Order: sequence, then structure tokens, then C-alpha cells
Amino acid sequence: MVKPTMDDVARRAGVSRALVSLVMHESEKVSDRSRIAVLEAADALGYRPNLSARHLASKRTRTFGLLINDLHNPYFPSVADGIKRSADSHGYRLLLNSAFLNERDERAALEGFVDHNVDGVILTGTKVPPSFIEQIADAVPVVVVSRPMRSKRVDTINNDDRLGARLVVDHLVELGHRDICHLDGGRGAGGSQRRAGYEAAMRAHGLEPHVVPAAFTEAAGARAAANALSGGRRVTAIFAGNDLSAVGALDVIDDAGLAVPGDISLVGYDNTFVAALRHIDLTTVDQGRECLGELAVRALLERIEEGRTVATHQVTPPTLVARGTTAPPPG
Amino acid sequence: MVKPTMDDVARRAGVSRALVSLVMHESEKVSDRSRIAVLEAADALGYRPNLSARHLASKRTRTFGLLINDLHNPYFPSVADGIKRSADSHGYRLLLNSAFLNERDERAALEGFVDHNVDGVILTGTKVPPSFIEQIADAVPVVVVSRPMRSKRVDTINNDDRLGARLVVDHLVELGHRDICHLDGGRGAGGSQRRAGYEAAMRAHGLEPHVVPAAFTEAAGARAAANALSGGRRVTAIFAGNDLSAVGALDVIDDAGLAVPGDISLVGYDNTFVAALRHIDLTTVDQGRECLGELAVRALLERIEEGRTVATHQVTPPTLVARGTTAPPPG
DNA sequence: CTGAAAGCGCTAACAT
DNA sequence: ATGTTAGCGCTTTCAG
Repeated sequence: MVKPTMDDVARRAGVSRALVSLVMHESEKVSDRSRIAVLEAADALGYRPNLSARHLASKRTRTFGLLINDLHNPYFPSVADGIKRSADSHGYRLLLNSAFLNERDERAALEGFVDHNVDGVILTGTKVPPSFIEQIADAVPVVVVSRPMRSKRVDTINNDDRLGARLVVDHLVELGHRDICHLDGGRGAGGSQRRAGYEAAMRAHGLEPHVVPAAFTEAAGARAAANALSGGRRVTAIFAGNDLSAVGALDVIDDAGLAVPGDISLVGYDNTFVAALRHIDLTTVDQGRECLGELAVRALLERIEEGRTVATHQVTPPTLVARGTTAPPPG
Repeated sequence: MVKPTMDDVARRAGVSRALVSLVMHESEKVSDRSRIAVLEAADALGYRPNLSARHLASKRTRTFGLLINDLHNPYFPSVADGIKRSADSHGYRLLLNSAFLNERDERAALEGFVDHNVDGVILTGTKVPPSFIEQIADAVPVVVVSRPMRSKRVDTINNDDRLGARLVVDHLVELGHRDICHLDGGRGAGGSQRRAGYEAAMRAHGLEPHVVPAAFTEAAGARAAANALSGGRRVTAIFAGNDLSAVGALDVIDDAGLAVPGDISLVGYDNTFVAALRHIDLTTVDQGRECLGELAVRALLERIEEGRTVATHQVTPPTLVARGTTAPPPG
């Protein structure tokens, strides 16, 4: 079961190795006769080009490294989906890697991408420090999705998280809420922007911001909601940093015997499938995530194939998705 | 910013290339003096071994290909988690790939693994035909997780889905249900086993099986539940093939104005985080998924490092997790 | 313990 | 249109 090489194919087809290479790359300048001979030989032998050899010889891999921070957050698979579709359509394959929330693994994964000589790297929702990302960007084009960072070397694609947060606050204020608490996202993707947007919007309405530290997981949302409810300060609405922390909060609100939205309104962010479940029916913000992937791939291609060197920072507009967890405050 | 090669390091350290190679592999037979010189030179230059070159020269990649069918189903990230942890601890890296439910992409991904010369392949919840999997297994050790298949060449690690299904039926019968309908999983991971287990258990209780075709997604669960409810046949309990289809069913039951579990009991499978949400609180079956990953990696290692050649088929025991969606039937 | 040398399988000029 | 010929960066005998 030793794998046939290009030489085997060439010999069998009665041509040179270079010609086989041309055929494998669908070059135009090969006679039909040779092409067919090569294709038949390759087929008969079950030949498949060895990628390591190809990459070594060509310096191009037509591969993007995609690093996803947290596969458990349904938001990320969605953007990965868009990225994959887009990469596919441009003839690039993906090296997917997930760090499962661990920063050390993230660094290792990124270095692995470089070692593999990928042509580009897409980071989504990762926590490695910007300085490290820029270091990677010295070796290969990098685009960071869902994490704002101003950099001269790294491209970014982001939802306008500040605006999204403002939409949420406006929505709640319009319903009559004044005591709106925010469970923030810590260092999670877009967390600080959402927080800033929340604070600005609250002040714009003449309201005092009320931020409870959290993170983009269910468990963190639950803890933070518990803190918020027991904090002595009145709360009629909770704006969680993402859907996952919102459902965590939901559990705690349930346990406290409070009704949603009767006693308390709740909003998430990301519009994941969890928010859409009728049983949850969570008001949330949609990032238009499918398009993020398309933009990310395009950014990489511009650097690779068109030689762009100045960083681009793109922002997409969020939309509020009002569902059943928001209503006017009690009383 | 051209990457330094082993030659650069060797020159700078004043040694030969072979010695650098030895140092990079932490070989014992290098003098401390040389080792330090090499390490310092490598560090100063920012040297990182080129993986393509290494793989090409060595025929081993210390890499496993992991193919996940559907990243949107929260069950899979969990098993991926276990696999990653386990691979890490054995010094293997992972090439993760997801097909997002598409069979053509699955085949391409598997072929990509082979082209990359991975040392082993782990499939979870995939739909490619067994014959294709066996073909891949000719080139590299393969272990299939969460999909039973009897094969002489391919290892499998499975939860005992038949038993899991029986636990569900027993639980419902014990509560007094007799009209238990099953939304099956089609070709999804473990689908046919769960269905078979359901049918056998029903018959064992002297009950007539009632299977509605579905798949392991929310949308399919919703459609199937709608069919089940409008089918003319009495239904007091629904056993969905997995948690995702169960929440899809839940939406439909809600919409029909029926109460869970008052009017109808509902059970899922997989014990994903969605089932655990207090708002959902779904009775389900836990597969002990973390341990599946460990077993999968071990199976691969046995073939790679210990030369095992006969297939192993391991089965882990499921446990019922009774929550709030099951209760005695109405009346 | 260290160095020399022969590839691994493929690509990409350069010839013809 | 097709063949020749250098490498790509590393591993791995094999000598010394």
C-alpha cells in the first residue's frame, strides 16, 4: 500500500514528471493526448499529490488557518460556516483549529499555522494579546474577526458592537426601563465595545450605567445575574453580553422566582439558534454573521493576490431582533 | 522577513545541520555545549522548523485528522474537546475539519487528511458511506466515533445507543406512557441504533413502535413533531433522536398549545448544554462523551505505536438524565 | 558526539 | 507542447 508518486504516474503515462505536474494543475498548455494519458495513469494508480511536497516546493499552500476560540458558543460555528463557504469558493482550503478557551493553546495553534505555511490566518473571538497577533502578522496576512483592534498590520472585520449595544439600550428605554444592568463580556469577542456602547447609550439617556463583570459563557452569565439581582440596586432589565450568558442569566432569574419579561426584561447578543428557540425566545442583536466570513476571506485575498499592504478595518451594521423577553417594566 | 532555515541556525551555531535536527528533537546524544549553542542560535534567529519539509522527509506527521460533521450540534464540540485534550497529552496535533452536514465536503476533507499524510483519522458523526471510510482506512488508521459500523479495518467507539433508547422507553413506560413516538435520526450519528433500541424496547413492553422519520437538527425535529401530532395516532410522549430535534419538537408542541410535560412528555438524547438549560430542562441521555475522545485517541495510538491491526469496537454505557420534560401521561 | 550526503515528492524556470 | 534540472527544508543513514 505504498502511495504512488508523480514519477510513477509519469512513467506509466510515458511522459515527464513536469507534464504530470502541469496536468494536475489544469494547465492549458498540455495536449489532449497527454492530458488523457496522464489522467488515466493517475486514476489507475490512485495517485494523489503529496501536499507536503507540493507546499515545500511551491511556497504556497492555498490554505487558510482558521482559529476559533470557543466551539461551544454557537455563534462561532456560524461564522466558521461563512468562512468555509467563502474560502471554498475561492479555491482555498481551511485548517481549522479551536483552542477551547485556552490562551496557551491559541498561541500554539497560531504558531502551528505559521509552521504549516498557510497563506493567511483568520482569528475569531480569540484572546491572545494583540502584540502576539501582530507578530504572527509579520509572517503571514492575518484578519481578526469579531474583535476590534486598531492595528496597522492586521485587518479586522467587526460588527458594530457599540451600535448594537445602543440599539439594545434604546429599545429598553423606549419600553420604559431605566434600571438597565449590563453583564459584560470581559475579554470575549466584542465584549469591551458592547460595554462601551452600553455605557455611552445609558449616559445619553441620562441614566447611570450599571455593569456587572461576566464572560461569554452560560456559567458566567448565571453568576453575574445572581450578583446583579442581589446587589441591592434595582434592576428591571438585563442586557447580557451575548446569548450564552443571557441564557445563564435566564436560569438564575427563573430560580429567583421572577418572571421574564413580567418582572424583568432580558436581552442577549448574537442571535444564535438558542435565542431563536421558542422556549427561550430571547430578544437579541443580529450581527449578520454570514457576511463577516465573506469579508474576512476577501480581506485575505486582497493581501495575497492583489498585494494590499495597508490594514483595513471593516464594520458591519447590527440589527435588533425583538422577541419575547422584553416588555415594559412592572408597575 | 524571510524565514530562517535549519542551515541558518547551523551556521550561526557553528555546527552541522544534522546536529540542529537532533537538538530540535530533544535527542539525548548531543553535548550540552552544542545543544545550548543551537538553542541560542535558533532563538536569536526566531527559527521554527518547516512542517512541510519535516513531514516530507520523515513520513510521520504526529497529526490526527479530526472530521466533525456538524459543528452546529453542540454534541460534537464536546467530543472534539475530549479528543483534543487527549491528542495533546500524547503529543499529537489535530487537523480539524468540519463538513457542516455536507457529504461531498466530507469526502474532500478525508482525502485532504490523506494528502496531508496524517497519522490517523477520527470521524465523528459523519455520513460518508462505510465503503469510502474503509478506502481511507487502507491509507491510514481510522476510528469512527458515534456511528456504529462493523468493519474489519476501521475501529469504532460508540455509546450503547440501543441501551440508551431502552432506558428512555423504560422510563416513559414506568411513568405510565404507552403511546410513545420516536422521531428518528435518519443517517445521523447513532440514529439507526437508537431507533432499533426504541423498537425493541417498545415490543418488549408489548407496545407498538411509532417512528416518524426525522434528522438530527432542530428543523427536522420540528417537522417530524408536527407530523406526529397531526398523524391521527395518539401520542403522549415523544422520544426525539437527539437534543436538537427535541427542542425543535418543543417549539412545535408549544405552538400547538400543548403543555410539556402536562399533555405530552418529551425526551432527547446527548445531554448537551441546551438540554440542561433550566428553561428547557429536557430529560435526555448522557453518553459520557468526554471519554469517547480518550478512547478514540487510544485506539489510534494502538495501531500506530503498537502495531495493532485487528479492529476494535468499543461501547460505552449511557445514563438517563431525568429532568422536567417527562411526567405521567394526562388523565 | 558530530558531519557528509542522499533523498522525501513536488514545482518552476529553462530548454528544446 | 514537453523534457531537464535545480532546488524547497528537513531527516536519516553512515562514517568518522
